[in-house]
Amino acid sequence: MQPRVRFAPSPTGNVHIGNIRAAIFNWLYARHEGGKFLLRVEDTDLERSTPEAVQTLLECMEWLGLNFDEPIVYQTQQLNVHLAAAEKLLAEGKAYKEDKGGKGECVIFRMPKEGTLTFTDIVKGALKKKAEDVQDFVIVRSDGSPVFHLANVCDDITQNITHVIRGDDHVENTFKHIELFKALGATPPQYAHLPMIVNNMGKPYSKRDGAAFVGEFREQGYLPDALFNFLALLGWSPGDDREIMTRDELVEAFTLSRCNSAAARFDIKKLTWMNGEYVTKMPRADFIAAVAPCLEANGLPSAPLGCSLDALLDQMQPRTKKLSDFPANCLYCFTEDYAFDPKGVEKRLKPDGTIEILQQVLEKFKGLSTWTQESTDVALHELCAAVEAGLGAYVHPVRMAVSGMTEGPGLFDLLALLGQERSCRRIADTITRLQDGTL
RNA sequence: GCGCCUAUCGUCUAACGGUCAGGACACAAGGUUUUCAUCCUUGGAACCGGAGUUCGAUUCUCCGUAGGCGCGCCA
Repeated sequence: MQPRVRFAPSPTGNVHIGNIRAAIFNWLYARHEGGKFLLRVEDTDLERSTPEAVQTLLECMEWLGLNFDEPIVYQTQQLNVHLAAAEKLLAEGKAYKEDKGGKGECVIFRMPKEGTLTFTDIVKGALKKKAEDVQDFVIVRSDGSPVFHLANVCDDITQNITHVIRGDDHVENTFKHIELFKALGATPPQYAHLPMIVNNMGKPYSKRDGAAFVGEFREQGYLPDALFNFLALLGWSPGDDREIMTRDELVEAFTLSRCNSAAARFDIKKLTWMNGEYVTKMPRADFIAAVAPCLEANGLPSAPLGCSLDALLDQMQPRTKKLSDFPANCLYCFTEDYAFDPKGVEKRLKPDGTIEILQQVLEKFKGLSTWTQESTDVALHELCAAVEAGLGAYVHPVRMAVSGMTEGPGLFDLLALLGQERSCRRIADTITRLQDGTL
């Protein structure tokens, strides 16, 4: 039988990293098996389930490439099915009505009272529980609304779900759900319970621990492929030493049986490393498209001051870990309004003799008839040789003078990007500011 | 409290009972580079504890310890 799996989130306006990880595993399983990946929106919480929240959810899924195969099922639209199921259970004596706590009569599902409840979880193996340890539970509230357990199971039945892949905070519920499936005359699906994602304290990963929602990773300049790849490796591995894997490779390699069952800590540093790997390998056109919103968000022009964007990106793309870091890392290429790194000023511009060095360089640079990476390179080497100084004594102050930073592209690449006029002007300005004491 | 689950370097993980316990991130030290990033080399770093089964346990069983989850007219 063709596997049918589903992602069944509540639309709350944010998609948690743990949830989307479950979605990824469902998607990967469906694609690997050639099955169907379905989306069900569990929107029974009417206050939080707004159209905007659903929209956010859909955007996150699209961003990550989690395409689904059938029309979305909205749980609220299944209300009649849920209630009919409850009536059926009532009629067959598998559920009963009771007034628990004086709130009016609710419908309660009858669980087996003796024996052992068992099921085999694809990742956790054989699980069992004494029937006496699982209580009867409410399936329809006294206000007539169905409870999660009933709605969830009914929807899985109507959607013909064959495999339920979800967080292992649901293992205990599974004993209840299986009985519901059986009582409703349906065959329970296979279950695969995924380990939770936890923070560096070993506690469930929450908003307090940093970026916790898909949208936040997106805003911070993480690439969807990188986040997808990273999340796929949390609680699963291909079994060999591969880590950077394409979508196709992941689909090809994915099996539920290779999921492990211990909680996984979320290590943002490794994600950032992986993101850098993806950024570096990104096609230039994609990188440009991805970086454009970052520039705009910082109020910067879409092209650098004195050179082509492409020339700048030749230098910057390999140095970019997160897209959101890009503007700050080469601010000086987009505006004259950039700050000088205080530590760099102390170390590279304050030492005695720096002004003289910059003056020498300025004279030399002004006189260059051609301005290329090679010509500035030659010029500076000549200067150093003439005064028997190390290249570093000249390179570092000049870098600070033209960029305000201690890091970045090689100095001669940097000078070529900025151009002769701008480079010389910045060096002159820096000399002035050093003389004024305004730096 | 009761029940269930989990346990390999700091982190993510690999290892059909027999391996010098492997890889990656992070970290450290070198090399390359004018800086940063890249790249290369090297290094430190783990089987939670105790019994048992076995010729042999990281691996199987039990106990302990620790952590997580569940025990709602929440989902």
